[in-house]
This record gives sequence, C-alpha cells and structure tokens, in this order.
Amino acid sequence: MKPEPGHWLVKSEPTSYSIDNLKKDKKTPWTGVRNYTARNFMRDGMRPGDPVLFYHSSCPVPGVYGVAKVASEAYPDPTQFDPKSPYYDPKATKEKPIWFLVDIAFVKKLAQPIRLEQIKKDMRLKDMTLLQRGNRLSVMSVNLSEFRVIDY
DNA sequence: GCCAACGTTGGC
DNA sequence: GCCAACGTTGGC
Repeated sequence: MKPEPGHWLVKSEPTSYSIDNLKKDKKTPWTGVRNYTARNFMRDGMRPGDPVLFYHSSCPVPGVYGVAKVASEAYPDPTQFDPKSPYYDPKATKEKPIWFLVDIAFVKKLAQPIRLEQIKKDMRLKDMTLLQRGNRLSVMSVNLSEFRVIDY
C-alpha cells in the first residue's frame, strides 16, 4: 500500500491514552504500534508537521476528539527492545529494529467531538479509510478534503 | 459479552 | 506456499 502523504488519523483508547493526556504531555512518542501497515505509514509516510486527527476508540462515544501533528522523523520504537515492556519484540535488535514510531504533538482538542455516528452519516466522508469494512488500523491516512470536513 | 473481520502463527 | 487455528480490534 502506497502511503498517501499529508494527513493522518491515529486511534487510541482513551482509557490508555486520551487527547487530554496528550494536551498535558504536549508531545508523546507513539509507542506500541505492532502492525506493519501502520508502521509503514509512520516510517515512510509521516513527515514532521503533518496534521493528525486524534480518534478515541473502544469507548462510550467513539469519534475524533482532537487534532495533533507529527513532531519528529520516524525512529525505532524503544519499547521493542525492553523485555519488561508489553510491546517487547524478541526478534528486534538495535542493529535491525522492526518497529518505528514518530512523536505526536498536541494541537487542539475539539470543543465537540466528531462522533463516529456523525462521520458515518456524512456523505462527504463515506470513503474514509476509518469506515472501510473491518478496518482496524491504528494509524491511517486521511484525504485532505476529509480532513477539512472534520477539522473545519 | 458478542461477534465480524482481519493479521499472525505454525504445521505440513 | 497453503490454510486452519488463534488472537486482537473495536463497534454495538
């Protein structure tokens, strides 16, 4: 899959890391992504400054809760080398890292979240990767036009 | 808690 | 390389 440059969406379960956590931290390494497609988006697609929609999943009201931006080039996810981390990958070495990440920085929290329910109803968003059948990617690209519908 | 839709793993 | 079994995601 050729990564589409420019605009992105990341998912997070708010019980594990929410937009409020990001607001407080200002910037965070997006650790723990263990899916090759998502990794490729971060490693090969994301560039510093790219806008990112921040999506809350597995919660009472799933939806886009804020906007962030890419805040670094891709670099190896340090948790893959840490045997104590839940994201430890014994196959990874510092010479040959498997997993890469970028830093994500807070931009803003939306006054009202754009709920998944609304996204589904909006004909302008019907082709969003987020809505494609069975899409469980935690990092995905978003078209500029789709991005502008959500972050107007 | 259920279940559909995947991705990954491992036997062959 | 195939494919069944298994694990995970995430909406509902």
